[in-house]
Amino acid sequence: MAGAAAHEPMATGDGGPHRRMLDAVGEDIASGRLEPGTRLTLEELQNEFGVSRTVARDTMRVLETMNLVSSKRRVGIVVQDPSLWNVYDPQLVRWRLASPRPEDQYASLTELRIGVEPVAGACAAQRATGAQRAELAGLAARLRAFGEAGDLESFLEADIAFHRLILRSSGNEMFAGLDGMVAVALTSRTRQGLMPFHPRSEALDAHERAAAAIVRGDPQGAEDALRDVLHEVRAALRLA
Amino acid sequence: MAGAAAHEPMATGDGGPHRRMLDAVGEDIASGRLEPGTRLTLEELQNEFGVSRTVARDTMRVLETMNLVSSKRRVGIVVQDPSLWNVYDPQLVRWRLASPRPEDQYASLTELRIGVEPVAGACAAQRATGAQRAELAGLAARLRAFGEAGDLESFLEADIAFHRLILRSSGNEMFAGLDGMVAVALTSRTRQGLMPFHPRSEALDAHERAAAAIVRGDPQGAEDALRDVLHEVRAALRLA
DNA sequence: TTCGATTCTTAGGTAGTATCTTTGTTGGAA
DNA sequence: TTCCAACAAAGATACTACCTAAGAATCGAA
Repeated sequence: MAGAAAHEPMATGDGGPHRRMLDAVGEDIASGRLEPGTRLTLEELQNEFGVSRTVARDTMRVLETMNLVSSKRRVGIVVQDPSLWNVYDPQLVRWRLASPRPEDQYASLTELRIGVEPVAGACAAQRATGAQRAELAGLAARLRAFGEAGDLESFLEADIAFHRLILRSSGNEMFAGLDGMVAVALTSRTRQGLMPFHPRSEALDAHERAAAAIVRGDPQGAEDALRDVLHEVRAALRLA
Repeated sequence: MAGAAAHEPMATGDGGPHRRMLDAVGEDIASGRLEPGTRLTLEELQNEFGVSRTVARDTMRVLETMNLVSSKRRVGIVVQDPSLWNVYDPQLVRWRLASPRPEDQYASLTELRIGVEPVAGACAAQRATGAQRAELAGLAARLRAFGEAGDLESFLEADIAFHRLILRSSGNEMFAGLDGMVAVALTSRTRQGLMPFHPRSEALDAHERAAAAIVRGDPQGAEDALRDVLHEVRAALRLA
C-alpha cells in the first residue's frame, strides 16, 4: 500500500472514514494481498489512513469479530488463516467478490445453493403464507415472460425475487439469512456474462414446476423441481 | 459508579470487561429480552456496565456488524428486527442456544444440515485427500464401536469429528464454515437428552455407507447415504 | 395547516495518557 | 554450555475529556 496518499483524506462523504478504512483493509485481506500471518499495528493503520486511534481500534474490532484478524497484546494484529474466517458474513462475501478471483466465491456459493434451496423449497411448501404462494406463482409467470422476451435485466430482477421469496417463505431464519448472498451470486453471474442466454426452456419449466409445487403444498415436488433448477446452474458453471 | 446492581462489577478476570458486556447485551437481544425497536444509549450502557465510553462504543460497533443493532445519531442504538440479524455468526448462534428457547435455533440448524451435508458429502467424494478418506473410514468404525457399546460421550465426540471432516473435506469453504455450528447442534442434542440412545443401527449403517462412498469416490452414493443419516435426525426431531 | 428554521440530543470522531501483558533479552547460577 | 529468572520494551487495552455533525423535535411564520 502506498502510504497515506493512497487513501483520500477522509472527506466524510461516502460513509465516513470508518467505513472507508474497513472496506480497504477488509478487501486487502479477503483478496489475499495481506497474507495470513501478516502483522499490523494500530499505529501503522492510523498513520496510513489518517484516522484516530479510536477509529483504527474499532475497525480492527469489527474485523476481529469476522475472524479476519486476531489481535493480541504485544504481538499486534495478525491476519488469520482463511479457514477461520466467518465466510457467511455478507460483507466478507462482497469483499471476496470484489477481489481479483471472484470465481472461487461464486463456485462455493453455487454449491451452497444446490444444497439449501431444494430443502428451503420443501419447507416453503409446508409453511408459506397464502400471499407468499400467490406472489411466487406471479413471479414464475413473469420469469417466463421476461425469459422468452430476452429481457435479461428484468429477468435477473425477477429471478432474484423468486429465489429470495422461497428462502424467506421457508420459515427458517437461517435459510432466509442467505437471501442476500443468493442475490449477489445471481447478479454476478449475469454481470460477468456467465449466463448462457436466452435462458433455456428447461430452466423456465423447472421454475414453474417449483412454484406450482409450493403453491399446492407439495414438499417433494418443490424439492425435486428446485434440484432441477440448480442442476441447470451447476451445468452452466461447469462449462465456464 | 462501579457498576449498577444488574451486572456484576466487572472483575477483569473472565476475558475482560469488553467481552463481558458484549455477551450480556448479545444474550439479551438474542433471547428477546430486549425487543426489536428498543432504544439504548451509550450513556446508559456505560453506566450500567461501569465501562468507559470507548468500550461501550466498540462493543456496540461489534453488535452493529452482526446487524443486531443499528446506531444512528441523535436517536441512539436501536435493536434490530431478527430478520436482519446475521444468523451465521457463531457468536449469535451461541447466544441463541443459551437463551430460554434454544429449540428454534436447533431446528433451523438441523434443517440446514439436511440441505448441506449431503451435497458436502458429494463434493468430498470428489475432492477429499487420501488422508481424509482414511480418517473418515476410521471414524465410521469408531462410531459403530462406541454406538454399540453405548458410550454416549465418545460417540458424540466421534460423531462431531465425522461430520466436521466431511464438511472440511468438501473443498468448499462455505461448507467448512458450518463445522462449528454442526458441532454445537450435535452437542446440544446429546446434552439435552434429545438423542434416543442407543443409536439405531440404521443410523450406524448409513454413516458407514457414507464413509465408504466417499472413500471410493462415489458422489451419488455419499449424497444418498448422508440423506439417510439426516432423515434419521429429522425423524428424531419430530418426536421431540 | 403546513413548511421551514432553530435547537438540542446523542452518536461519531480526535487527542492524549495510563495500564497491563506478552515476549525478547540479558545476566547469573548450575 | 544450558537453563531459568528478572527485566525492558512493544503494543494492545482502557479511560478521560472535548469537539463535530447529523437527525428529530419543536416552534414560529406564512
